[in-house]
Amino acid sequence: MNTPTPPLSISAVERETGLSKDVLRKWEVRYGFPQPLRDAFGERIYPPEQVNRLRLIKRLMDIGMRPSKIVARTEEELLALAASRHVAMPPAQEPEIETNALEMLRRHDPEGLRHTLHRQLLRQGLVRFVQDTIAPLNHAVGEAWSRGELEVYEEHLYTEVVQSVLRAAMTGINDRHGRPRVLLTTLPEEPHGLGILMVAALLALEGAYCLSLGTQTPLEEIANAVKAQAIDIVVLSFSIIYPPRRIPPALAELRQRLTAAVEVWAGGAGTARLHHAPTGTRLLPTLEDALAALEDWRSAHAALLSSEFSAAVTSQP
Amino acid sequence: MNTPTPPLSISAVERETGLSKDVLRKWEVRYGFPQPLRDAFGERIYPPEQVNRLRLIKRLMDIGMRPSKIVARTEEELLALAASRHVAMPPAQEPEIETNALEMLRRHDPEGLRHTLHRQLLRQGLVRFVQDTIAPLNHAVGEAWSRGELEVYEEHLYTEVVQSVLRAAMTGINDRHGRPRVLLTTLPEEPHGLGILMVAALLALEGAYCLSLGTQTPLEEIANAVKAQAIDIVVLSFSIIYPPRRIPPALAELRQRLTAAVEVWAGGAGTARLHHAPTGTRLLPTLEDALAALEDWRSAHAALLSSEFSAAVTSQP
DNA sequence: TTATGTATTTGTCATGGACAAATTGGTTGA
DNA sequence: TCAACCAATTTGTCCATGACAAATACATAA
Repeated sequence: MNTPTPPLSISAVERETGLSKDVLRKWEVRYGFPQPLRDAFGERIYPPEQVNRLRLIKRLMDIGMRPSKIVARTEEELLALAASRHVAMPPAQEPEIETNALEMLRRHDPEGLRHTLHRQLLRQGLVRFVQDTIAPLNHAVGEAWSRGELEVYEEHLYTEVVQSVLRAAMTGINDRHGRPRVLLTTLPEEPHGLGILMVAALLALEGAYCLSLGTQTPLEEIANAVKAQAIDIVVLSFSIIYPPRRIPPALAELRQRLTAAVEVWAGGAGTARLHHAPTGTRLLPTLEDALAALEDWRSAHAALLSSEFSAAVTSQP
Repeated sequence: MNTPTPPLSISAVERETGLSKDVLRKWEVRYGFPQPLRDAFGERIYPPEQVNRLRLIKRLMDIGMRPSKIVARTEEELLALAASRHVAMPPAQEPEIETNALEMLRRHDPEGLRHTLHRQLLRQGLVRFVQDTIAPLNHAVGEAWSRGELEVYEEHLYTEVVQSVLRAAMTGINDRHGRPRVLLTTLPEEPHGLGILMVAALLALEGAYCLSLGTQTPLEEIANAVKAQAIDIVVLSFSIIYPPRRIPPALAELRQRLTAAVEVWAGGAGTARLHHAPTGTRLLPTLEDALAALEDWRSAHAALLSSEFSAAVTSQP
């Protein structure tokens, strides 16, 4: 059916696996893998099997394994490792909706998934839907993906469906005069935008004004937007694929670029492994934390808000 | 107000400007710019002014200028160049909605923009809205951005608003039994997803089944999805920022990975500058081309579709 | 057990050279 | 005048190797 997959150049492999060229070359020397062939001009070309194995390695590294322990392993060993990570949940405990959704994804039935989710949304209401359905489902999808049970495109599909359901649900509930004014986005290396959508849904429902910039906004532009939009809180989302070591410096840098009055929150699975947030920033490993943080902000600013309000009222003729 | 922006490392500059480390180092040698300072370890650190100038240069390169002509220029010269690109349209000719929308963006009024667009959508209907409002508006926004009149984040904001309006309009019109079955996405280096959304709206309205994988799907995964979803047509979108030289090889590679029965279409502003499509692929520089291509596909497959239909009918007991 | 210090691992950066692919500009012929 | 061709130049990407800070693992003392 398909033409056999052709070998890839080093930059193609960087794109497909997310491993930088430097890393690919270093591993070759240090661990003896990958071992790309060379083309007529001496440049590395990676056969598809090696690219697959690299993908697998990347997945395992994303869940905390170290290169020295896995890069030199055979594909079988890697698969075994990936499988052993999965602690099966008793089927009775795994919510039915979750099993159903994964099943639909595997059966390539995006429309069915959309309908199921939409029905669930109507049943539960937006808050519980986000917290009790989408969040665990995200986790389950991420887990399944890291075990190699889902293709990348199936994950894309999942994202699209959830996004369309959530966006549809959110239309109209965002109050442009709501406070606080929250800016949500991700940094340039983070393409996953589901997290910000979920948080936006929760916060908007609580009366905050949520402004999403989508994904991959440069720091400087975030700072510009904060200034122009009179933002109170910036929420960044980091998925599991974001290099954890880069999160604190990135947060610190953003922190430094903003006035002290603007809060910086970081959420998403990528922040769960972090111990300390840089000073002046706040970690929100779970969605509950986001709501709690909103509470805190409100009580801290209660006096200010009401004085602002009375000022606005008294200034009216 | 803000802490003065700190100098950036080479990888931070790569992230912020989209210029690779290799390119940054080579320009330093070849053109004498940038001229980063060095930190205590001898590593390059780029002052914010140089990063800004690099952004400006990148913009000019995206519209076709060559490094040797611009990299060594002063910021003033660059700004003059950028300004001179703008051939002012007689205000009378520029549709009011366009001026309004740009104005709202500059005034940082996303909600106003959303309302205006939504009203316009109801007035025009989806097809004309996409073709006559969103498409020229996209162009105007892109132009304004390339002249430096819009910030990156303002463009993000624009994208978010248009996306939410289009997605809302599309709910329910996608028929899962429609033909052809169209897969829409972008390649890994292309983050702009508006194009596929616009095409999806048009095609779905014409009765095609549109499956969007969102942005940045690896080639291999596109091939997987095509197989699993019994796709008839793959539509890729390339914005102006995608390196034009990489489009033909990418299309050719995708073409090679799919069976001949699956068509490959490429649309978006990035394809306008291309002369020839690789054999077996089709270029759709404008939205009209997409509709025309759909017509062509339908007439080419008319016989097949009806025989398929009758087969399905007769196979029913 | 918890701290603390040392060793190792690992990603990123630097340098400088090579070259293919793309672009430019000039020349020739219809 | 235009198109097609060729040579010179430009430009991005790749290679090899070495260096080193930061992160992590490990062992030892409190």
